[in-house]
Amino acid sequence: MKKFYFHIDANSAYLSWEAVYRLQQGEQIDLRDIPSVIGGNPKTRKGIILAKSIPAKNYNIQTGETLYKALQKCPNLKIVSPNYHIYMKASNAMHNILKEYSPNIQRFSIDESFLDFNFSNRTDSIKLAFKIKERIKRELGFTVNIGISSNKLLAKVASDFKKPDNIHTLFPDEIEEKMWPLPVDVLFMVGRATIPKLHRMGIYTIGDLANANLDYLKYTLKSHGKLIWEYANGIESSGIRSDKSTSIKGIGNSTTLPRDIDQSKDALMYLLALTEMVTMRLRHNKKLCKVVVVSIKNTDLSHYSHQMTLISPTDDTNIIYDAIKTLFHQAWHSQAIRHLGVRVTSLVDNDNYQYSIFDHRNLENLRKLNSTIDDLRLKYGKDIILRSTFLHKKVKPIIGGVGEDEYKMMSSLL
DNA sequence: TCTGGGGTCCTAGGACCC
DNA sequence: TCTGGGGTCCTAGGACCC
Repeated sequence: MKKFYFHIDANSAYLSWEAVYRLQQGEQIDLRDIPSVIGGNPKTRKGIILAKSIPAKNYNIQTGETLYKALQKCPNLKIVSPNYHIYMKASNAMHNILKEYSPNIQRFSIDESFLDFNFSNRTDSIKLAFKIKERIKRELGFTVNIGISSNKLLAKVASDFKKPDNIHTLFPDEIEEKMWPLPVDVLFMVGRATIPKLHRMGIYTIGDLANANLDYLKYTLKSHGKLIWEYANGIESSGIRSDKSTSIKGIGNSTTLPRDIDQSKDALMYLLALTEMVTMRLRHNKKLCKVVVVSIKNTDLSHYSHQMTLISPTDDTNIIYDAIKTLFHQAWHSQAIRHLGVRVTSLVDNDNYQYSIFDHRNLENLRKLNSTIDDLRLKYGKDIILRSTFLHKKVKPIIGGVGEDEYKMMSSLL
């Protein structure tokens, strides 16, 4: 018996899930059959493409580009706003099916999972992949690609071959034929900044990278050079990281402001709304944070951040917001602000927390207050309670994504 | 009117301690 | 009198992923 890794990847995930949902609601048109995208709202400056249909792809529309640009390429493009709750449900449904086939499952992102199996031969692995793929299509109404290999990296590369609704293998003896001719850009961990550096070294394909001088790559790209050289040679051995074995490292929320801001009192209001969501998620995860970070993006998209280590770990909204205020005042260059972020890191579990003499005197009362507010918000919606600061203001009193249904995402780490 | 929002890890420099 | 070396923590910024 040998170990086989599967990488399951939902095709055009957000768009497929939206299409399935709409068909269930009685809509006649399948978004997957027309040029369509899931995208934000340009009026609030969130106008980028999150997912595209295959007909949209044929217009050369790309994920991450602006809706403005996409509309120039395809004027009758159908644009749909994202509906994250639906996507979370679709993702969970897929995960529940996959779990039935192996307890060794690693949820890699909202639309990707790794599984491992033992088989005595390749044919058996392909048969099972086919069964899984067909079952998801039949029961959930969307298609997936499945990549199969002897490690996660190769399985992931394989699932990215021809789409949609396909199974591909990329075993070590197939690397030279199937992977080396591909442009180096498609290799996991070769991103925007690395591509031009590799091109300058005369490296254009994954094969070029695989056969490049390792010492020189290490010299120019440090540990990252070694990593991508190994990936180009199919070397990777991390194995399945189960959801239980990994713990969350940080929690953050950020938002692009509908308009640039140049008054600190306006910025502070957004920062408070972001802090409300971050601390609520922090408490929900039963963590305390030791470090608080503010990040600011200018109109020209340049950005900077400022952080501080707290005297003692906390999950309290007021204490964390005080730190945020201090950080903002210290950091802000007084230039117009496009985007603001709040993040907490250096998390510790809150159940075995040792009280220190520096702790806030009313800590217990604060805890009770925080948890009461959290409960009300979970029960009646997040707008049930708001700070008086937000009364009659346009700023939403609590800003940020996904509270309850979260799961770990570890995207640049296999 | 034209670049989102959620993450993780790595690196480099400075502070500080022994 | 005159500059060692190792270790850890903190901070800022950059790179990557989906």
